[in-house]
Amino acid sequence: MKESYFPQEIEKKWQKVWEETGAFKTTNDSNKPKYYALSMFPYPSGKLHMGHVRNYTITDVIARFKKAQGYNVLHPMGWDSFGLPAENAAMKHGANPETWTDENIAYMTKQLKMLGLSYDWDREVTTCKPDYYKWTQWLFLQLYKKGLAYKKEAAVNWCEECGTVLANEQVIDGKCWRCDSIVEKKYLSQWFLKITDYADILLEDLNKLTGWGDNVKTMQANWIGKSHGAIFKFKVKEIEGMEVPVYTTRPDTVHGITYLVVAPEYRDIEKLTTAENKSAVESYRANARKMTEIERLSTERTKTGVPLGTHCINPFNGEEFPLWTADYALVEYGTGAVMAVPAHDTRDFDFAKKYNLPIKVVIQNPNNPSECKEAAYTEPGILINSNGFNGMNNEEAKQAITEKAVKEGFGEFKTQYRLRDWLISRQRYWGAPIPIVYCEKCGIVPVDEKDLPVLLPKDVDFSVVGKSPITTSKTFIETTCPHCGGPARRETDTMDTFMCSSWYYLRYSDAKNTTKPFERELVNKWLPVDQYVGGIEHAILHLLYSRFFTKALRDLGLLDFDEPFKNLLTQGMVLKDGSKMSKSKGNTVDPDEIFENYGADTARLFILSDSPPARDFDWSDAGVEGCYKFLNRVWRLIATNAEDISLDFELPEQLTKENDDLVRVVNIAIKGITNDIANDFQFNTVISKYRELTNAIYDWRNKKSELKNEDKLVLSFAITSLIKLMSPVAVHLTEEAWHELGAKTSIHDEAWLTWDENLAKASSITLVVQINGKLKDKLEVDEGLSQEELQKIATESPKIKELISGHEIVKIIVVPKKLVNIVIK
RNA sequence: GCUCCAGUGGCGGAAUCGGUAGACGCGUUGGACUUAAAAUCCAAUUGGGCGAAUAACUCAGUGCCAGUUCAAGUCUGGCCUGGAGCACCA
Repeated sequence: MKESYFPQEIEKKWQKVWEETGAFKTTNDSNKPKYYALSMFPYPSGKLHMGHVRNYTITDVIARFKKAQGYNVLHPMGWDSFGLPAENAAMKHGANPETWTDENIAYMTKQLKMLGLSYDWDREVTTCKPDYYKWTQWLFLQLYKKGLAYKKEAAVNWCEECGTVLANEQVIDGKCWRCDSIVEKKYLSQWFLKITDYADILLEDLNKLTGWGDNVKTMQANWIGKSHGAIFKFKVKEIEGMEVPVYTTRPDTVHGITYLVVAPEYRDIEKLTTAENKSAVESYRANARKMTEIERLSTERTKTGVPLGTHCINPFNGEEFPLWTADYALVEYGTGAVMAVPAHDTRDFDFAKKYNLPIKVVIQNPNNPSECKEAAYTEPGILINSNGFNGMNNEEAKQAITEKAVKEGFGEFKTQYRLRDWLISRQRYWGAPIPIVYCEKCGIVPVDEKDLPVLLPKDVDFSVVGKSPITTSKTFIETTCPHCGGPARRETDTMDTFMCSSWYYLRYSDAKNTTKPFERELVNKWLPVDQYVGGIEHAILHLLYSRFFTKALRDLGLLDFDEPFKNLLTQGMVLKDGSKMSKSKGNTVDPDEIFENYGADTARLFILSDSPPARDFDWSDAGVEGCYKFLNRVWRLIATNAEDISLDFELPEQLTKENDDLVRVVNIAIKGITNDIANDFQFNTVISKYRELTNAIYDWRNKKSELKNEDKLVLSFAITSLIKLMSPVAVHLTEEAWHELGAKTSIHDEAWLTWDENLAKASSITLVVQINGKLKDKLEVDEGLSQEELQKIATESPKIKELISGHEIVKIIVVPKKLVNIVIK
């Protein structure tokens, strides 16, 4: 065996062997239990970055570990390959998005193979290929038939830079998630998916996801934003038969209404405006339209508004109050109108102060029972000035007051969600075309399923500005109506790429199917995903959409489970010098360079070594160097002892009983490493245990000048165990070493190791002796001693004897096998 | 403002149940080997006190302040700081 470790040679060699022998292919028929390990698939942006390396290494180690434990493992990979960067690159370089994407996929595939990832490439999925997007379109049609896909005119988020609309989830702080430019509101007719139909169950089922972190679940719960309240309808005094409904979570404060606000975009606002107020209201609305979302939503800005001139009547007490419009009311939420109770709502209070509107207290503030001058009182309390409800606790009053409104016909209980429907139209080329045609006679007509896929046209001009390149195609737009056969026009919008990524994990179960998106039996066999690994940035977007898709497809009868991802690991970011690696900061590290200089095994080991997977990981060149040295050290250990190691050894019984320390150390390592992986995949401590074991073997070996036969057996046991334990991480090194030692089969086909509980602990116990809870002495004692014996040993230790002499012993606590605490005065 | 997460040496981090705080590594310092360097190996490395130094001893110490307990990094209450998410959502 060579004395030196040459990762570049070894790695290429084994990657080739694994590929040729189909080492990582998964079969559907196996009587082993299934395990589905999945990384979030990448966008083929050009090259892998360290975030990818971290993500895929984590999942790969999990997949290999589970395979060794006897599971039939599905570990696939694919490409989230539709999207704007391809189109932008095409426009910039005059190339074609497809060519650009294919080249990137080819390069990144090569990189993934260099990392030694155990994918079953036969199940590769590429969302921009017709054999995939045919089924994305097919699923859209099923959703459409079920009434879950619909078109409507609405105020939508428009990114001028990207030239397309965006879903709410893709607007971050009023800016586009992709290009960071300011998002505007536009009124457009667009396609939506009715995710709001599932709002309640998406929230409810978060409870089932015990394998998800609370952070992700709370983010989703906040995003869905469920609140309980009531709708009240107020008659307009000046207009016969007209009512303004409001949504409130504080029906208990209804007697304290002193005005009412409608959003500037409120649909009946013109009717509600008197002739005198018309011009003021018009200019206020025009101004609101001009403002960006960011300006409008800024909480620092003082509230503004103008009166409409009309009034409403409060049916609870007959009081009249004026109608205003103000942009702190949002047209998309609730009814677009707010009942204002300045005494008990901070925003209403600010507004009332500014415009001198009355403030009427209806919930008693214990510190200031009848006035409200400084700030709104928003805490619970007892009702006053509320007719028949005076003296009632406000929580009860919510119920009682709404019940009264229901009974008298001017109100109802209402549950409201913050979640809006998912806007899926995009005015871009590089996406799956929405399979819809518009016919003058028949209107909106879905494409016939047998005519799928609706292929992306090739005859497009990517240099056009201000419209989607797809609209330049001469062959695409004009078509015939599937219904009447007459002339019709194709939908030119494509689907949000998140549509494609909302079901890819299902397709892996049956990636080659040409007659349906997946066979029901296979999808039910493999799903749900047992372990999903990816970035926290998808906490809402992709993970919420996928949960919705799964539930919708279950309701369509395509599958029989209701949550797609049983366990979720959100890996932390890869940092360099304390900030996220990014091209703009210039602190990126190119994986290719690491592969070339140190090899993939070093990269894999290092990316797992320093931080637990969920936490951020700080990249350091010294750390890489350290891992490379460690692998060299492991290699030398094996190489220098190769002649004394046999693979088909058997430990004689007396060795397993007679306390050979190294045998114990190995058992401790097997137990510790197995438990660390089982316990939230703590790979950082797994790796520290590799080092401890390696150090222990070196120490043991250095103490022996000559090896007896028995010693050789122990050494063989220790080294082969080390090789197997390290095999999920250092995949190439361990395979090479295994074969160098004479193996004919792969280390990766060997079963995971088990340990002997009796040997997985030290031969003696360190008894800790404390006085008043402070460590005073340590004693080596036998394991089996009774509490009385331990107490005797502790109190008779010379050190302790001296310390307690002259003191009164109050109490002695003995923890078996661990410690004795003597309490003295 | 609301919600969630985190805070431990010079640094990354470790510590099933409340029971030896600082595993393992990085860095640093010293040494061995070498003509020299690289590589490798060995040793020290929380802070303070006493010490020429070593050893021994001793006090303090897991963001802060209280509490529970024989015993708190770990449990409870109240803060502080940092990060993330949401946010005029009525």
